[in-house]
Amino acid sequence: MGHGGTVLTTNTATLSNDRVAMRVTISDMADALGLTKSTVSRALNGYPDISANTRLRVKRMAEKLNYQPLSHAQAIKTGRTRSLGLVLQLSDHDAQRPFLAEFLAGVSAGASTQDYTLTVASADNDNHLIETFRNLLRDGKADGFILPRAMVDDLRVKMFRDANVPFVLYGRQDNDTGCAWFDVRGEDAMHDAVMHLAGLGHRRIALINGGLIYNYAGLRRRGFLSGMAAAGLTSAPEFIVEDAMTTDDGARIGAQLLDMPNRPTAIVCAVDRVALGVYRAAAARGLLIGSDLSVVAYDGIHEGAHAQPPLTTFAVDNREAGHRLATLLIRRVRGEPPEALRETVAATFLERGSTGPVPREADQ
Amino acid sequence: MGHGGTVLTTNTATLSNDRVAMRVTISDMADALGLTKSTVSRALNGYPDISANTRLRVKRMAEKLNYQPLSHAQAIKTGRTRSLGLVLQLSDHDAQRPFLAEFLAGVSAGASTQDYTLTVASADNDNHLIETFRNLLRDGKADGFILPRAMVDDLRVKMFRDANVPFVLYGRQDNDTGCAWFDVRGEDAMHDAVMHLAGLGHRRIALINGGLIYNYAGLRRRGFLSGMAAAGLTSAPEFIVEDAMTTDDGARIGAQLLDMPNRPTAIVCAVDRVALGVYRAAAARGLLIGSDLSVVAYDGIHEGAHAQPPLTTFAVDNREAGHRLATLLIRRVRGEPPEALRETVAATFLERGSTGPVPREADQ
DNA sequence: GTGCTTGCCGAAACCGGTTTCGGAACACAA
DNA sequence: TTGTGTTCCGAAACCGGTTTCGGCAAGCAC
Repeated sequence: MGHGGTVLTTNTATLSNDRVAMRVTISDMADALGLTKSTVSRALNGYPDISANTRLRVKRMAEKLNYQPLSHAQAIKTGRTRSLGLVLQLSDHDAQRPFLAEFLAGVSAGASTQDYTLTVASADNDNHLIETFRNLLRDGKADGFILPRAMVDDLRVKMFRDANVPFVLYGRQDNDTGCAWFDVRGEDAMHDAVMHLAGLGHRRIALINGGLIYNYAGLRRRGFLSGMAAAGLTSAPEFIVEDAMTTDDGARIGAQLLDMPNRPTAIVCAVDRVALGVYRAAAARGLLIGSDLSVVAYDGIHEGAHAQPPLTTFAVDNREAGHRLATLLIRRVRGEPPEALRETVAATFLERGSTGPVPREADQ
Repeated sequence: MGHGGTVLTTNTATLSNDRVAMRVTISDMADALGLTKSTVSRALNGYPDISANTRLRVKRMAEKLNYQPLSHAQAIKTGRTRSLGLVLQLSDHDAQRPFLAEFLAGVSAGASTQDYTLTVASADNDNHLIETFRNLLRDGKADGFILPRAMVDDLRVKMFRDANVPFVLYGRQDNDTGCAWFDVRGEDAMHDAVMHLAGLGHRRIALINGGLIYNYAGLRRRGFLSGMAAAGLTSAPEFIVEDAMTTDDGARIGAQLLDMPNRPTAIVCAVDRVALGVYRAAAARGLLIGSDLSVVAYDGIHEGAHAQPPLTTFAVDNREAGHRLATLLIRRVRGEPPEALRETVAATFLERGSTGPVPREADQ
């Protein structure tokens, strides 16, 4: 019998006749080929004791019947579910919020190209985080994890390194043993931001750096400093402020910087939202962004493009990042060594309206 | 043998000794109890042919050993994975972005209380959407789906209703057969918004409604109209503008309304972001929000609280919504009829700075 | 004591895969 | 011809559960 009567629903707009279109199993494959299911299985999994000829026949038939092994059926023997794990940490304030949709879309798209799926969980504190990871692992809900927002002192990395669980970071890590990652080179962006401003004649350039618990902050500070050095400028310590994450932080610190006797003519922000706070501080002081004060930031959030003036920034493609992270993690799960799984890309500079030549009166 | 040598890692901070802490299986349970695994299984699943006594023993032992059946092992027989599906539609512009983190946190939290997990996928167009749903179903990656953003003419509802796949809507549906849902009563919010404004003396009240493809738009319009009626006011047709979703839309339509010869003294926006656009239009015309022009909106986005003046709005708790949706879907998956699974809650009114008494000169 | 339920559990098949093991078929050398 | 490898596949066990089926023992009526 088998699927003699099954109507092809492949290209209709419906989901199925009854609940789920009758799946084709490995036994169906075996029957159709006149082989046993063990042979079919080994053929598909690349065992060497299968002749090239039958391997080809099997693969063709799989194509034809659109056979796809049931991941949780294989999981019961292999332990792997073809599923990637992602745990959202709510303690992240609203930091990752705007990125999330794009990022998730990228991850799930990357996963699905290799027939993996994405399992999402959330945790609101560190204890809950550990428990969540453990449950997902124990129940085989994830073969490995994507760890967004690499931190300087990252509990997750410690755990997974010890437990030998596959993972990949969004961000980097100083102690890099066992770490695979994808990251955008924020340090290069900060460097280039300074060079851009210096090219416009700015000499008094300040940095408002991001959250110090995150690994990126150190990198971006170094990038800023190397840019200053490359431009032949000295950076006053009071012109470097750390640990700003929100628009309110930006407004507060921006005010502080702009009220200095010898205020900066340009401010580099490690985070777009902070730059929008600087906008507020500038507006409150009657300073025109783009002429009285130049601002360059980093992230490429939507609001930046609609600010007045539009924010000059280094944009990050979070969709792409998610996509790369997914494929890296899959390779990691399949056994590639972490050292081979490290990628970084440059951010894209978007020159918009918030930067301009240094104002006359501030010129030297 | 068994687990004699297993170290209890339960309350240490590590994940496990080697990869995954040795799971306790149903056979371990059977051995420990002197029963067969079939008995253990039936005891846990509430079969009537197990004595109350043994059922209790089994459950106690499960508690003691922290036994939790492997979901994908049961899935191979039962077809259910204890996993909820959520497909993000990217065509939704950036509409759902700010909500997403909170929403996901709620869903996954709700799911995990019942030992369910959340599988997230994404699709960028309708064809891809159908294919994504079908793959998830075919491979048993989800037992049912949460459908965010109910639309007036909702393809997903049609498909799942026909295919008899469990689903639950975030939002409602006119043709409600087979539909379970959770929703916030936006219509009541619009009604109350009008009443609030009318109480402040406003008579010329406009509505900028949201995206017409979504089901909520009709509801909110009706709520606005019923509020106007209840306040004894008549609503001029030119004071009702539909289909605004973005801040830019708000700025454009706001300008249009404010340039009318007999402009509205208050504007109700179905969406917070649109209200922020109205802020821009008002600022460009030198109108002070909260005195020259009152604005009430809906959603409770973060930016609204930080706008100048802070936006008066009806806040939606998306985390809670996600949580409720998850539990509703689980009940649906377990067989409860959809009609019994419908919940709505009220939005919370946040009176902030964007509303005030009608200005004198506009008074009648 | 016999017969018939009823309550309760074990035995075994099953789900859809993977993996080990053994042996048939063939080639080749002695 | 026999012996010795290879090559390649089938048979069967297994993974961790669920579910059907059958039967033992106790209870009850007669």
